[in-house]
Amino acid sequence: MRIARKSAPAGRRAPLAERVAAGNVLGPEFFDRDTVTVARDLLGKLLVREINGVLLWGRLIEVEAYLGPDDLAAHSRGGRRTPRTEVMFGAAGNAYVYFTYGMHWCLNFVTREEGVPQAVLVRALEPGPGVGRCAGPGLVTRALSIDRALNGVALQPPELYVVDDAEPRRRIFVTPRIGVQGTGRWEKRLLRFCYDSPHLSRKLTKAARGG
DNA sequence: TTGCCGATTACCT
DNA sequence: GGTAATCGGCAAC
Repeated sequence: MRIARKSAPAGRRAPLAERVAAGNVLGPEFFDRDTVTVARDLLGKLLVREINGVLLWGRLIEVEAYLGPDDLAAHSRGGRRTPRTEVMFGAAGNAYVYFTYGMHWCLNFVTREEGVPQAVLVRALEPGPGVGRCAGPGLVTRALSIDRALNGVALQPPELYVVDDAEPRRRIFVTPRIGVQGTGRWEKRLLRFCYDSPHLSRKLTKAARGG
C-alpha cells in the first residue's frame, strides 16, 4: 500500500507513511472490545483522513463512550434500530457518521460485536499540520472533510483510519459527557475521556483536574 | 403527514 | 450568561 502521493506536501509525508507501513493501523480487533476500554485506548492515537492523496490528521484527545441499548443518551437507546442507527448494530471498526442540528456531522467508531450497538464519539483532536480547529465533534468532521459519504465505511486505508504512532501516554481525565442532559443517571456517568489540552472542546473543570 | 428536537457551533450581551 | 441557524430523524397523530 502506498500512502504518500505526488500531491501530498513533502513535509508531512514520510513520517506518517512509515508509521502506517509499520502496520500500526488499528484494525477491527481493536474496536471489538469493551467500549470504555476502546475509548481510553484511543486517546493519543492519530486519526488519519486521506483525500485525493492528501493526508490530513490529528491526535485524538477527547472521546466519549455510548453504551446502547441501556444508555439513554445513545441513539441506540432501548435498542432503537433505524436506518440511522443501523451501522452501530454492525461489526466493530466501522465509522458511524450522523448529521445533527441541521448543520453538523459527528464521527463515531463502532465498537463491540455485531448486534451490540455501541460506539465512541470523536469530540476533539490536536490538529496536524494544515488542519483546522478540531475542538468539538462538528469541527473535527469539518476539518477532516467527513460527512455522510463515510457512514458505515471500515476504518482502514484509504479514506479514514486510526494509527498508533507509539506516542508516550499522557494522563487521562474522566468527566460526564457533553450535551446529554435529561438522560437521568446516564448524564452523570463518567464516559468522557480526554487528555488535558488547549484543543479540548471544553476546558477541564478544577474538579475534573483534581480527580 | 406533522411537529418537535437534537451526542453543536458561533456570536451576542 | 443567552440564543439563532438549519434540517434529518423519529415518534405521534
